[in-house]
Amino acid sequence: MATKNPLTRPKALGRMLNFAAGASTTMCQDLLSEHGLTLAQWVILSALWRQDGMLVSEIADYSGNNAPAASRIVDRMEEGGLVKRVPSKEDKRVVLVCLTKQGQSLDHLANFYETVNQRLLEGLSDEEAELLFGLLERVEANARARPEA
Amino acid sequence: MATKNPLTRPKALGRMLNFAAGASTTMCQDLLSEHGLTLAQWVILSALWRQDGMLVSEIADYSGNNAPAASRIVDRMEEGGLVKRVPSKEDKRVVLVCLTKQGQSLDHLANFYETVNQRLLEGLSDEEAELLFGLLERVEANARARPEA
DNA sequence: GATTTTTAGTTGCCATGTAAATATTTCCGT
DNA sequence: ACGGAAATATTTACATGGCAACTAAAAATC
Repeated sequence: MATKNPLTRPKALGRMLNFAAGASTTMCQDLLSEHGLTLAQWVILSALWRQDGMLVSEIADYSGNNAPAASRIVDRMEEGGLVKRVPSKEDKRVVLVCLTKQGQSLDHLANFYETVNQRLLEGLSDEEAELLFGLLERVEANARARPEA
Repeated sequence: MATKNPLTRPKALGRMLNFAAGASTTMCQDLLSEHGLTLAQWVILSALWRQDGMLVSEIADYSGNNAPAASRIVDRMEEGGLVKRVPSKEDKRVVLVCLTKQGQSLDHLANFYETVNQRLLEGLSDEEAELLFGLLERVEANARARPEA
């Protein structure tokens, strides 16, 4: 079967955002898999490299996940020997997620996002890049706004 | 424990794309859940409302999923009575995904993406919106470009 | 015409995202 | 100090997304 002419796509911003984000994520996964990391793990490590010992809830906020998702990613990182959970003495509800030696040893990947930015923004002027960041922030704020109706 | 001052986030485009796309998706899911649809299901329905009887591979391309993911979404839509699989007579490998009466009956949601666009683009001028679409296309193309190295 | 290659679709496995329920601990109003 | 409310983390259940492997069927090659 040859290709029927495929359906043209409506100009849906949500779709375009998801396609761009998905392509960006795939690119990151490809680059990080050489180091045995997933993107979700790198994001958490990138936070810990700057501030070791974070709450799961802080990790969730930082990484944009909800707490259960963050907890399970930490599970796998713990299994992989990247981090360890340290129960807090002051607040017994709290668990501090801390880097292991192995997790620390990967901190040369801390500027990985700059590599990604360069690739994604190739061919865009600095002004266009700034504009894009600003527009994305406004769109995200619109998406999170509760309908007043 | 009060809030330590949270980590400032680097200006990572990939992160920003994922946050914006995630917020947009969540908004869509909220709106669609009233109709018993998920966003992935709506995307497929929106294609079928325009061209009933599509291959799973065509649906995968249109929706931006890989074939296995598309197949399983169709599974759930079939369980939910939205579509049915019709084996092709000409090519016995092929399955045509067709709307049921129930799937057809939801076609008043065909312009749902326009509602979403309006919300996401609130406060943006037409020029800014056009600019955003163009920039996103260029970023996505960059993300999909194979490194020549 | 038989064998190999390609194509379409599905299934299995694993990681992730969301929601709801739970346990534990702390906070706060009284 | 006491009791209810809030915070923290986890577990479970389910839907989704990506990749690899698999089956069946068609196409291509010899």
